[in-house]
Amino acid sequence: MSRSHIDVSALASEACPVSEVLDHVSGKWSIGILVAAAQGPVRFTELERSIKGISRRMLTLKLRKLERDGLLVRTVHPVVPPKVEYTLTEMARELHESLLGLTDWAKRHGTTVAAAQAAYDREHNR
Amino acid sequence: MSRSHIDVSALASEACPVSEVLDHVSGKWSIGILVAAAQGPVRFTELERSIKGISRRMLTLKLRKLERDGLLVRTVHPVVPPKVEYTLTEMARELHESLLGLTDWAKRHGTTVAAAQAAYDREHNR
DNA sequence: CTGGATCCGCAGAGATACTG
DNA sequence: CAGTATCTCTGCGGATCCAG
Repeated sequence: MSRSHIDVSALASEACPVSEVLDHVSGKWSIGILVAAAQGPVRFTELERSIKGISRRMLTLKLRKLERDGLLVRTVHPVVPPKVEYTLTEMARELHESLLGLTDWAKRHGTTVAAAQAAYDREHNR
Repeated sequence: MSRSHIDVSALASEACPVSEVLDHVSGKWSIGILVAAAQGPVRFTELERSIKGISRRMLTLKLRKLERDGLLVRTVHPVVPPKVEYTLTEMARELHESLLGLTDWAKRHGTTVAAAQAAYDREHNR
């Protein structure tokens, strides 16, 4: 079949889980949380401080979402003051590996992208 | 130095291009477009049909964005009716490779994630 | 065929204050 | 320390109409 018959339907629809991965990974913060938690068990406040700019609300929401997706394990230590640690599951660690491919790409082409944007703007705006 | 001093600041802030990659890749449609265009030059209408559910507006916006980022090349053929083709740049093709890692992960763990969500919901809502 | 322009609703995300 | 509860604002994204 010729390349006119590209079938992305399986990608964009429910059939293919690709879009859903991005749903987990997408959003401003999920990736940051994943990467931060990849180093080992992390406490709530550590995350809050590490990920500059995130609000408590967003951190909580994203944490819950990742936990629900089975990417994060939430461990509550029954002590005072409260101590909660978040750890990546094995599955999430694999995801983190794949993510590394993206971060690597970003490092290699970050400046090129910026340049492309500048060029585009120069050509279209003024 | 203990792992208390995780520094994701360089990731969440402007310094690290990781967040920005996700900015390009994130959003409901960018990935789909990238994957669809990876097979070769694609026309606007082909994309519109391939990516089920996308609106014309969104397709245009995302296309512009990807073009601006230097990931897509837009070629206008001066004929009637108009014919425009979109092609991935070399840079984008590399990105597409990395994306494959993600899609692979998704295929391997898609069901597991779904199960985790179901379990989580059972335990919390019911 | 390939868009641009406009209107509008909704979810994501920030700020702030309160609690076990 | 680790959240929860509101309240609000912004921007994404859909629908529709217009145009080269």
